[in-house]
Amino acid sequence: MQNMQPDLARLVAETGGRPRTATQHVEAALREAILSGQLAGGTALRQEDLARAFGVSRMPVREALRQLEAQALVDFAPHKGAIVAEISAADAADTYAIRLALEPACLERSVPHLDARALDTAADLIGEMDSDPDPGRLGELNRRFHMTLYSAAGRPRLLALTETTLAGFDRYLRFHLAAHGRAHMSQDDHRAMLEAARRRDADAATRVLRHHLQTAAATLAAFFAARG
Amino acid sequence: MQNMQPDLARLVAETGGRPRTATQHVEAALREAILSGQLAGGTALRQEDLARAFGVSRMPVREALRQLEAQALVDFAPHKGAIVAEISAADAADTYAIRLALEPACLERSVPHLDARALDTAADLIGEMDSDPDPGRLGELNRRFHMTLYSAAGRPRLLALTETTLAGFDRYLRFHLAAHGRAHMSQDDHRAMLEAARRRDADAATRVLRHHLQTAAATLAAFFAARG
DNA sequence: CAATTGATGATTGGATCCAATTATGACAGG
DNA sequence: CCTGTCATAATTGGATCCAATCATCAATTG
Repeated sequence: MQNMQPDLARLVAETGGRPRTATQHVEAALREAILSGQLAGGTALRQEDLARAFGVSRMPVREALRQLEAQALVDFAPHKGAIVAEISAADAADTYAIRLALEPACLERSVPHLDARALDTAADLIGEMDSDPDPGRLGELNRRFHMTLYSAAGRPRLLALTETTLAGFDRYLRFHLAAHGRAHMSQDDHRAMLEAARRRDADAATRVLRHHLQTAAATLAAFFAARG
Repeated sequence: MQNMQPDLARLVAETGGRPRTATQHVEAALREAILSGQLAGGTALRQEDLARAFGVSRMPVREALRQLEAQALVDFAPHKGAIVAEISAADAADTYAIRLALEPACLERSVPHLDARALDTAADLIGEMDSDPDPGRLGELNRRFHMTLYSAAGRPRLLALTETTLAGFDRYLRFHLAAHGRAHMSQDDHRAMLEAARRRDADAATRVLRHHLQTAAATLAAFFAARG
């Protein structure tokens, strides 16, 4: 394995690393379907149906559903089955409270150690968010932008928690954008955070981030209040 | 079910709710074994052995291990199996970083809404921590004390995240106490937090909490540095 | 007629079996 | 003597089957 051909290395990279196990495949597909809204909140997830749809047995489906429950994307009840977690004003507020607790901590620890490569990646992601016409990709780009800014925090578990929270937030971002358009992506905040990070000004960056999250939370809460 | 007898209600409460499923039983038992140190970090968890030990098949064991992986108590590798997550200085710092992010947010939101019952429960728990001779129970009491103070935060997912993080912290608390004795429980901090909560002074309470966590993190880091 | 009970069908939890992957160790070659 | 290779055993991932639980609805009874 020491002299892996470039071709082979690229092939492996393209296939997403290594041949995934059936459970991982089902989990990833279901997560994507839930976050994209293809599976609406409240949908009952019958193990048999999913197994047929994926061409596997019920077992990998069961394990995938358990994993998704741990990510708060499905609600599980013994002997009753799984349903897609509902989105609600209360859950949105909960998600923002978690983000507001975790992300400033990530950013504060990361800013002093960010290298030029990460900063450039973040800048590219801002550009992609401006130019990508697919609103469905904005969630992924937004998540990658934030995680790039946090990537040098050096706290793997803290970052993992933040990433799953951000992933679960995708549904609300789509909601938000569908109602208000991409103007509410707050690209100004993103640019301000990046500039503060370039200046190694962690305090300014976290101030912008807090404001960014609080404003978004308030906007989303008002949206829910208006049309429940 | 509308006119349930008080006797029946008490009986149900005593039996701990409902008969748990095998997966839940195995998960709870393994978690307790890991947190108490009976299963040391790095221990390989063979599904077959565990299944025999619990008198069940490998399947509930598999699901329990997946659940524990989501709680960062075991490390899982496809086709390789599960091992008990190692404790380390880096992981301790990670855990404290998460606590320091989540818990002040919980406390700040909870203090304004705490009722007398919760405050009395918290006071009782401080007393129990002073008098209980079993050091193994201090982790549980400490966790319950903190969660009681956060219980009125009204953010179920934030609280759930905090509780699992606190649970995972039990191993480090035992470590800590074994080395330094119960003097380092920082009961003074606990009392100060409770008093601030009684005064509805959320700022003071969170200040004490932050100091409490930062001091404990520093002490534990020094301990790890001294004897690896 | 409402409410409870009992039977039936649908669905999940658990056990057992088979396949795929990884670890172990013997052995040939340099 | 060390290294790499190949065969074998141990272990996990997945499929299939059975048991337990829950939902649905008709029937009975007050």
